[in-house]
Amino acid sequence: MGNLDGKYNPKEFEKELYKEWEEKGYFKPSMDKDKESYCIMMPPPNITGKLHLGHALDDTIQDVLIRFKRMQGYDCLWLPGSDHSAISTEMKVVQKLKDEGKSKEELGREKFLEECWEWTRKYGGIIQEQQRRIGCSADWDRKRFTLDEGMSNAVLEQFVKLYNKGLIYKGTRMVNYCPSCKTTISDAEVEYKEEASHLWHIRYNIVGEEGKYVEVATTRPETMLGDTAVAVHPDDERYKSIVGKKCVLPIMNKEIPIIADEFVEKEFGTGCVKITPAHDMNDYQAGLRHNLEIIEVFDENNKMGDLVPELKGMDLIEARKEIVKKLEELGNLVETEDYVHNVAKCERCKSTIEPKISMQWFIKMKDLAKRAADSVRNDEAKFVPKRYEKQYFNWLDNIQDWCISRQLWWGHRIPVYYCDKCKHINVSKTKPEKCEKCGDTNLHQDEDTLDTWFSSALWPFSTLGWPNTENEDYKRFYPTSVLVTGFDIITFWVSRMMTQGLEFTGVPPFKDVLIHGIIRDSQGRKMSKTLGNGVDPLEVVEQYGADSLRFSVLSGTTMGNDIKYMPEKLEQASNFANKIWNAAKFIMMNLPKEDDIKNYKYNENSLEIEDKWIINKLEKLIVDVTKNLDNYDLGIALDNIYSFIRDEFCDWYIEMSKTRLYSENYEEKVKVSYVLIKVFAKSLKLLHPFMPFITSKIYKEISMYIDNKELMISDWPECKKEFKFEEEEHLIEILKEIIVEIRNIRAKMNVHPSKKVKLIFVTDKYTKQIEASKNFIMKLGFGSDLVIQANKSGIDSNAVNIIGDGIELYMPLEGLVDLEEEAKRKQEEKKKIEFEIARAEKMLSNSGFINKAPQTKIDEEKAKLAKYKEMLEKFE
RNA sequence: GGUCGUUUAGCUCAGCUGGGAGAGCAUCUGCCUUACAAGCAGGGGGUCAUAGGUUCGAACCCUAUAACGACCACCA
Repeated sequence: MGNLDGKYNPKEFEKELYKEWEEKGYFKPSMDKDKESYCIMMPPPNITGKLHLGHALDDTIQDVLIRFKRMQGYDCLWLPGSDHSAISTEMKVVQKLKDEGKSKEELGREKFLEECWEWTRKYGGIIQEQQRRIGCSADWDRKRFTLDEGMSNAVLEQFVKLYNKGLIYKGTRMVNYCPSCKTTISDAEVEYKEEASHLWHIRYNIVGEEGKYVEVATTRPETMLGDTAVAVHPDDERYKSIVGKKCVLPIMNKEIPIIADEFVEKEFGTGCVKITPAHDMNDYQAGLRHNLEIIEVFDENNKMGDLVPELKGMDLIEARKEIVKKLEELGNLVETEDYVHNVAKCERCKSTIEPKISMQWFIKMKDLAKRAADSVRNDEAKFVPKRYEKQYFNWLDNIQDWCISRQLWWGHRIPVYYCDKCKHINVSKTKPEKCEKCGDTNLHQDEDTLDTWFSSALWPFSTLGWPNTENEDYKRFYPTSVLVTGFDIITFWVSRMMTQGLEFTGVPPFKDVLIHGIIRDSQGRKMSKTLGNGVDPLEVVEQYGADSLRFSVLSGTTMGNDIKYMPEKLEQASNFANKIWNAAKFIMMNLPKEDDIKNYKYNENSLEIEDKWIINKLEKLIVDVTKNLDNYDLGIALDNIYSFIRDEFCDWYIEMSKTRLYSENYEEKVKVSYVLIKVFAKSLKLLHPFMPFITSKIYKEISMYIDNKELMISDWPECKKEFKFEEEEHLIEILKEIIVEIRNIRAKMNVHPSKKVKLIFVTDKYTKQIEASKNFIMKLGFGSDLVIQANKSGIDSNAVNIIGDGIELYMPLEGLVDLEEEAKRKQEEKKKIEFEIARAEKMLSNSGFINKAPQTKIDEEKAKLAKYKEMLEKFE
């Protein structure tokens, strides 16, 4: 037994085992042509991140799938990597420079990028080390980074192709601008926060009608300088008469039209809204509809522009105060109402987002999105659980063009070169020598970089060498098998991979999309830095071991649902691991000579009923676990194995095996050891994807009896279609109950376990099963005498008598079914169903019935027929 | 406002296409039994959110309601 001495202590072997796996190259695909391929692309974590529980969950799920498929004989690739995460990395580096008293502008673009690379080299690899600690069997040699050469090439290729196809365009749009990050951000990066503010009611006098005015309500009086209209709802009776007239914009003293537009809500505020197309999304849209002038109030630094000279250069807050003051002086301020509203905030830096009009690069999404949605509608790719498809469709069906330019430096620079002379836009992967239009050699590149998700969208194939589609990896592993990720990025990652994958490779980049929930703390809150409720997976590994961590995030969970993090689960997991450890120790301790087991000729006829029972249970377990893994029901699969090993194998089978193991009969000892080893080995195989370390460690000690292989690369147990020992299984289940009953009676009557029990089965049936049970019960030391007695009237079938130094028990055998009778009963039931089917079919083929009966009746009959047919199928 | 989800034991949650109400933890009782006290054996504990409906039969299907949560849109 050697290596299994002492207590279960994962620290002693986890790191070592991992190193061994990696060195032996077990994580790498064999590229064996005879094997079917299976591939998962690891969602690339941000280089700025540390491994948190969410990653641990995501990675564990993937690792379970990869290990399972690898054992099943697939040629598996799990490709890891990391994402350059433009905004968050740039922010970190800017912060670092700030701490050193420098700024990115001072440094200049090139130096700044060097700093970023330096940062990446320093911190970018940490997370991979952490993934190794939790056992991820990814092929680290194929690791990719979204900014590395190959991936950058893919990004440029993608941009140029999309541009040439007319799918990328430059345009003026209203975008979210973060004044602090100084870049455009996507809608997905905006979060809304409630803020207390005011609603200012302002009077705009109507031109030519002395004393008449409209009253608008606004939360942003400082933008009024850029108003180009006032809008009311077309059906609003109050204002019908003034639509088409003009009013005077206070302070600016400018006449602006009063227009009618359906987007105005009659009930809100005064029902009149000022239109400032330059500084509000809705107003911008309304402005387009009504051909309004766009007047920007702020300059490029987000200070007041020169519309009103004395306000120039003020920031928003100051300007707001000044304008409110002015309005008050002019008598145009009607009311200041307290008001709480949602304000758009930057997800990263929390500063208030300013909607801004600017020139940006966009991708036309409508057609791409339709294709991506159709692909899922046609089942070319499917979501698990299916309900997330709705979220996906909802996004794609209401898609807006995708703004891909960012005013950042860290990222893929847009491959657009403007001609200084003729302003022509040259789009090319490398800088052209001269303008393709006028031939001038003075070209300058667009300053902006691409949205991080632009490169992430290519992840499933750029990692495999695309655009070179002739390389082995791409040919073998694309499209990938499954994408595992959280529901929070279905919209901006999954949907974009689908659109780009379909556009560039013609197929969906993965067959299945497995969506899991997020891990919350024990109070159900999201884990976050600000709350300080995060759990460091590495600390957990340090304390409980990686296997326990993996167990704790998967056991009792369902795909797509959130998981509450319960530290108690770690106790459960490590207790379970300890149990397995001790079971292994016990088995090894009592083993007969090695060769005797190896040479044992397996003969199922010579097995005892309890052997047959555990074998039957095991065969069923194999089928269940395999099926559940195939359906991505990882939590259920794990719990299947857990209860088999703990409740059936350890608590019952090992206990039952003891009398034979300790007996003088050597042949019996070999036989039971053989079964112990075989059953144990197979359950370790089933458990391996979930708890790779302890299972491998133990398997090393017993593999000589099985296949002489390392567990990681051994074969998944074969799924049997038929179970041979159903009868024995059923019998043992009943005997287990009887034994429990005997224990209870003994305890109740205070009879010491060493005292003998005379057991009398009271039954009016005498079947061969009872004969078999006799040996079994005797073996467990419960009955010194076992008597089978017909159920004569007058005998209390539950009687308990004290006799001599022991007790005499009469046990009813109610659970024991006569198999012949059972079969007969089943036959009759089947006949009944068949009769019902025949009846329904006759009804439905009767033209009289079909023509005269109401449709509901007919449908009812049809439903019944279907139901019975289904029952019949189930029956068989 | 739109979409979706959740509601099952004291706690955290399973329960796959309708037929037995379950697990872990907690609690109580009895055990240091030669693999394991990180253990063993047993017990208690549930109107499956509520109200209707479909069905021979509902935690599961349908309708409505309530509470909580998520996402999307919007909030002048």
